[in-house]
Amino acid sequence: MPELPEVETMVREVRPALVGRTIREATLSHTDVLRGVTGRRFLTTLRGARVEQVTRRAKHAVIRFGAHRLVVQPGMTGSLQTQDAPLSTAQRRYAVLRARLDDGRLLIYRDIRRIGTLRLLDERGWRAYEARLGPEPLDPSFTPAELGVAFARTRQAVKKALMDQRLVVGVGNIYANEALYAAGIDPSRRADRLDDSSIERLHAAVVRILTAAIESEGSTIRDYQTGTGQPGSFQLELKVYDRQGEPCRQCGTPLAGTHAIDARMTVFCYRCQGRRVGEVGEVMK
DNA sequence: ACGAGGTCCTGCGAGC
DNA sequence: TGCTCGCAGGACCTCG
Repeated sequence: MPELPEVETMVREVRPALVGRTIREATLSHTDVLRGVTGRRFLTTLRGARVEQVTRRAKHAVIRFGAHRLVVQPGMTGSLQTQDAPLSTAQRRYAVLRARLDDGRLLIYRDIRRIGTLRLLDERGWRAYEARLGPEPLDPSFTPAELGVAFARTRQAVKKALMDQRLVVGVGNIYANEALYAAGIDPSRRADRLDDSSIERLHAAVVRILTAAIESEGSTIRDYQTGTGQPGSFQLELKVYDRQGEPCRQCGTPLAGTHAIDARMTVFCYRCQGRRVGEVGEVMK
């Protein structure tokens, strides 16, 4: 599931193939991924557009051309890729957006479950959209103090707060689990009640893990592919995600799994993360 | 204002 | 073996 490292990876990989290129032709297999724009207007705007910039903001890939930005939010199974060769039948099946470039290459947005979204925003729309997003965790200006201020705004469990894109962007379920484990923090603790030392550890863990995951081109659990269609490799370094019931790599205690926080799978170690039994809902093995 | 829970969408694995 | 069912979940929405 593309979080910050996965989106950063695909953006870095498609950028060289896209910048300076003009889109000659574009087609959509489904329009249910579009938000705030009709298929007709979306395709009309893309045709003839010259790509000026390809960047990442939060978990979005942002392709800028002239007055517009194509904002790609890959959701669970989306990825942005460029292709030299014609698409195989299997590739074609999930290629939601196909855009032919002026050098003959193909830009595709591939998405199996289509939880992902495509937006076409003008300058004003983009400013409004971006205003709702929190700070970038890998920006040098992102400090433990800033994280603390963000956390003070919510009474939610720290895991949910960490995934709240208004407080800090880019962290989804995988890296929230990993960062909390690395920092030794109980995921169910209220974000606004963490002490300074915990916030510092969590801040450091988020930065370190996201950076390492980018170096490994992201985590491929099931569907994620990089901008060249390859899997990432950070899944090999995950300590807790998808490991419920398996031994903690630090102390050997079987890792616990629960859906008690925000109905999403939380995996943690009772011993290393100091969880108080029964504080939040039922815990599964 | 905040939090809980439903919704989208498809593939896959568990269970019968 | 073949089917059904529930789960995976990021962001957004409605309801209480």
